[in-house]
Amino acid sequence: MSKKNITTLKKIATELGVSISTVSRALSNHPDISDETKQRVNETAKRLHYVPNLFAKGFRSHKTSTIGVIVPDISHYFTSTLLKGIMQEAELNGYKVIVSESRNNEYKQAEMLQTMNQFGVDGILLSLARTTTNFDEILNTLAIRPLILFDKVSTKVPCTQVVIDEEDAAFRAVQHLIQLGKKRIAIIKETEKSFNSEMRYLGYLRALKTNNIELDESIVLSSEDISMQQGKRLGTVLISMKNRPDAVFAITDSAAIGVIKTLNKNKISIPSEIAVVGFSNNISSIIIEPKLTTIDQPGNKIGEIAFRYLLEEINNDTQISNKTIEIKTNLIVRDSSFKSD
Amino acid sequence: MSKKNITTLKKIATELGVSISTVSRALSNHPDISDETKQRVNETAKRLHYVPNLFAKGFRSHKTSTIGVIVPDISHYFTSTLLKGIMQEAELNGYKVIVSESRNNEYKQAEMLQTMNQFGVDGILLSLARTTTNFDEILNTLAIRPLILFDKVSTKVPCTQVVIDEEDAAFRAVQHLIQLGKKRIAIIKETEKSFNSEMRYLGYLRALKTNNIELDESIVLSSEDISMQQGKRLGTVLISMKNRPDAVFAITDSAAIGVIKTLNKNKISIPSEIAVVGFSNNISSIIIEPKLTTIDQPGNKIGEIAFRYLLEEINNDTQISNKTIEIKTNLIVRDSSFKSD
DNA sequence: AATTTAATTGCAAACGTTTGCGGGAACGTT
DNA sequence: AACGTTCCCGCAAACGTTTGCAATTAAATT
Repeated sequence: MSKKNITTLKKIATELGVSISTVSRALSNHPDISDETKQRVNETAKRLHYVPNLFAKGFRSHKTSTIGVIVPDISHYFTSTLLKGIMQEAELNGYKVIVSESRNNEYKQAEMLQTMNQFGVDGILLSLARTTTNFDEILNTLAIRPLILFDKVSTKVPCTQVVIDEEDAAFRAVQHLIQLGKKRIAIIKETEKSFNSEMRYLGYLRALKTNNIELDESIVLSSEDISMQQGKRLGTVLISMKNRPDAVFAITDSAAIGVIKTLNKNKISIPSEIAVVGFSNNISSIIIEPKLTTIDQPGNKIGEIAFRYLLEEINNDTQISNKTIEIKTNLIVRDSSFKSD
Repeated sequence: MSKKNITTLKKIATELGVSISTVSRALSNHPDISDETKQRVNETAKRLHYVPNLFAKGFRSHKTSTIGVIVPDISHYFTSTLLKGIMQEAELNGYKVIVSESRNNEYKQAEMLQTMNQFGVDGILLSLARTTTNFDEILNTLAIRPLILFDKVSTKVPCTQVVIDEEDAAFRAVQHLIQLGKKRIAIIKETEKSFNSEMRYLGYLRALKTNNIELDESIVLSSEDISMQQGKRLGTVLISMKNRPDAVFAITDSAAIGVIKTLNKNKISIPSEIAVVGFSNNISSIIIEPKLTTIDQPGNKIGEIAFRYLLEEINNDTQISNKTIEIKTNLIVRDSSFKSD
């Protein structure tokens, strides 16, 4: 049904008895073409519902005005804010966005990179799969076209990276607990040494050090996935200690919420007995009671900035830089760390 | 840095001293080509990191192997499950996906449709912006290429539509409350007559009728946006009534959670005094205490099925159908409607 | 040895667009 | 009248790929 009645330059040209090039130039408002001709061309183009074939266009110009984005998991709220930022900024600059999900699988991730290369995107925004150990395909891509890492990054890839200032964020979260008078602050982090987890741990350590609090390894807890389930479990571990902590910094809102759930169940008062701080500012953090103190990561902003840097690299065909841009976060203090009523 | 060293068929051809067509055929495993040549071609192609230029390809074949998806808001959890389903199924079939967000703005939506048309996607999956009143661009697109509506749909567009069986879902939710012995069931719906809201309301009405319960308009509440804020507000409205309802069916999890929050604050026991049921099975529904009974919408499945139908329409260049496919939902019973301990 | 057949490969056109270059008409300048 | 400008416009090549058809070679048949 569809393919027959597609309007091309040629069709307009024959219709008007002029050449294809004239039509092309008229439509792009080339000074060589008389106003009258432009008028006529634009008119028939509109009448015939002409839409330029971007394929033919991109085919010639080697520009697709499209960027590719690969994220580990599209269904995390934070991820969707990242995408929002990227898409918004992309649209503002006349770029289309192709989104893919690696599902935290590095093979899938490599495959997606290939596809995007084939597709001829002008640049790629990549947030790494958690398990990435083989960087070959990424480095290959980097040699071919602009690529920027964001959110989940790695020092193994020499390119521009846009991240939140994890260390600083964690530092401030813990600092906040200390200023509240807390002295024995547990942390829940990832077993595996992911970039984000390690940075947040470093922030935790620095806060302790700054305040001359000695590190107690027995309240440094880890788990494979830092989910609500694990938060619940580690919560019970914590309250069954002879020497209970008086605060918990969980590297994830989900885990923090899990902790709160066990504390609630065991009638341990939050924050007076144990205060809790999370990380991400999920929607859930205002659902749980008491509402969760947490770090707000400005996903939109990260996405926005990542796109801007990518655009710059696309336009200036310079050599690749490898600076790291750190976006500052906000500590949002709520009831889980501050007596509200 | 990038554009110079791109491998084309020609490069491989000259390298091997054969013609371009031979290389092309060899790579696509055409029977005309001898095994030895195929071998050599494949080898050099690999060595030179050949990636086919999909633009040249799509340019000739008029097929881009790409579909466009437009959703109102990418950051809703349910939306991301829809996208997940679509992307998964698309990948399985060798399709790329372009995602866009209309931000519930019908002009933006029309613009996105145009862009996708220009881009030459093979088909479009559209979830309508809430405010859509002008269907011109949609109908135009429909005349040009396969388009399927999903989730947020409208009868004004004569095409295949994939939705959840809203009416049935609502019916079962309310039926469940009635079976629990509830007799005076309030509903919180949208002021504006959106498709989804109306269908759910119809389900509510049918459940009442089936059980010979008379409709009491005074406990049919509406609000512009059915957010947690509004849920809280309408919750206070409900409990300040002389003749309080003994259950609330909220058309949205957020609103339901808002209601629970006010009930909790006012020490009204859930579910014994007032039971609450939501709709969507958000993550938040297991964060709130008591955990929320709600309707689980299988987003993945909807996405999957929508893509399949689209693919069918892409392949069979038949005339457009306009059947509606309704996906069944699951009622998930939790503590907000059932005494657990 | 001559002819047919089969197996490989190359030629060239086509897809829709952009763009450097050249050409004709109209006008003004010597 | 001859020349130079300026203003419009068309020709044709190019982008990388696929594909119908023709061409070449080798093998098989007579």
